[in-house]
Amino acid sequence: MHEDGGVPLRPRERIISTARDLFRKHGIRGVGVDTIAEAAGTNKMTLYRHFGSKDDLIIACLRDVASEVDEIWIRFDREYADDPLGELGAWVRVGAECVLDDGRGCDLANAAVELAESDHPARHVIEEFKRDQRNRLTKLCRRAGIAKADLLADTLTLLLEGARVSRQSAGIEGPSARFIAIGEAVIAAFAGEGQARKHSRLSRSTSRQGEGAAIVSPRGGARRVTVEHAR
Amino acid sequence: MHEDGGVPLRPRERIISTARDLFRKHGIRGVGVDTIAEAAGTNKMTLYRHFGSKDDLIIACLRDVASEVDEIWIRFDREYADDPLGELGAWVRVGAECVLDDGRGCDLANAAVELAESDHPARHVIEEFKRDQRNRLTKLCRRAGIAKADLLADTLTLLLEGARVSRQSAGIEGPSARFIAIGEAVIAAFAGEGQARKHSRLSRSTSRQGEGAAIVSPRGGARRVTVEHAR
DNA sequence: CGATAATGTTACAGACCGGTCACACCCTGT
DNA sequence: ACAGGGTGTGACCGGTCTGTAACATTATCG
Repeated sequence: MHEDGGVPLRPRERIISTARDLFRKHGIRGVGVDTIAEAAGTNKMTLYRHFGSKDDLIIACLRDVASEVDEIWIRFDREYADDPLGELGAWVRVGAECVLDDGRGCDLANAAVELAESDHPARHVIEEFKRDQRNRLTKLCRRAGIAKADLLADTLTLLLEGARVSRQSAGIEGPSARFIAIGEAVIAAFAGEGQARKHSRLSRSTSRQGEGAAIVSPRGGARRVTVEHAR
Repeated sequence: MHEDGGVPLRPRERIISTARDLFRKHGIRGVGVDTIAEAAGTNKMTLYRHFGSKDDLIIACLRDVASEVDEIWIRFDREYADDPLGELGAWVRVGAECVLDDGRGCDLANAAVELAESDHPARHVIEEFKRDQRNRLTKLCRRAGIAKADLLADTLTLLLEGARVSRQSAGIEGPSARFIAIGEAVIAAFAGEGQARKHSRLSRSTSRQGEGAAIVSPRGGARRVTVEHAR
């Protein structure tokens, strides 16, 4: 710790990194500034010289998380520039990694749970982040030629958000374990429905889903499904 | 407050009820026992005579929530005894009500986020509750003749859990607003897939989904959808 | 009524919290 | 060598937290 590739980090970076770690492990309200400063190899005074208050530090941490997620998006948009359906699959897989990871969900969502006060300054960061994620995912779905792009984006968002929170309360063997299979099945269903289907390269998916996907036939290949509408 | 149908509640019940309310509003760590006692019209000493510690009170509150949910299940299982698909639809609608409500998600899930310590005594209650919910929903799906009952149950679980947590971070206009439409579409897709389909009475649904559902045709009636499997 | 249990009141302990002050230190650039 | 900015140290403030002690008061019920 306290350095990044041999280059020793300055107090500010160390504090943010340490705070993110401790907030994640023990919850924002479960760790004090003194503990953070000490764990970061510095002291409370220096912490308060960089961040005027604990709330400021919280906000800085959340922004830090958000910017890391943004970088992933930028990298993905470049790597899958001409394969939006492949990018959608990658989104599911990286989401699944987040679900596993250390089992402590999304830092931003957790912060929203913990900082219940509706006027807490950190809520701006959280809401802006979630709005941004939604827009990005919707645009990706649109680029992938999905007819109901916004509906697929919201479905995937709910599934991932649910997987990450369920992982915390229902354990690693709980419903969140099926996230990949469910996510890929939903994408396939939406991609198959519209008349669009420009690039149907989802087959590039490296998914090892031993688990049969919902609507999708477990034996592979195309298949027809009859659905009755409820009204 | 402090009474239930004219019958004045005893301190113990008042404390639990008040604590549930305040925990929900401000988070478990965001409210102290003194505040709870006073808001319940009693004092800290009486609180500690009924609950040996704050953790004990937390556990009692979570059990109280869990037992209320159980009662809903029991009522539903009776009301929809011969219409499991209808019960599934009702499950979605009551879930949507929970999403709206006050926008503070599931108390049990929130507690899991806030009480990060893996050995916290309340975690037993949370995990048992979530396991129970999963089993109940899976059994209901099976009774409804769904082929992949457990997969539908987990999908719906993730969607609801996601909707409730997303509501807190992305607001009421966020992805959670589509929960009903998505949930009903998923149920329809799963119900349509299997060869079973004993009672296809989902049409009883009172859904006013102005929003077109994913796989389901917006114009109603039966419709065919071709799905390609990804592998 | 009288005994007993449940509840209310006040004060306090001990720990921890976020945040500040004054001052010493050290490193860097000139 | 010097100056100045970033940093470390320890003490401290006022507040809040969980939890307890001792005692007064009120309900309950035979």
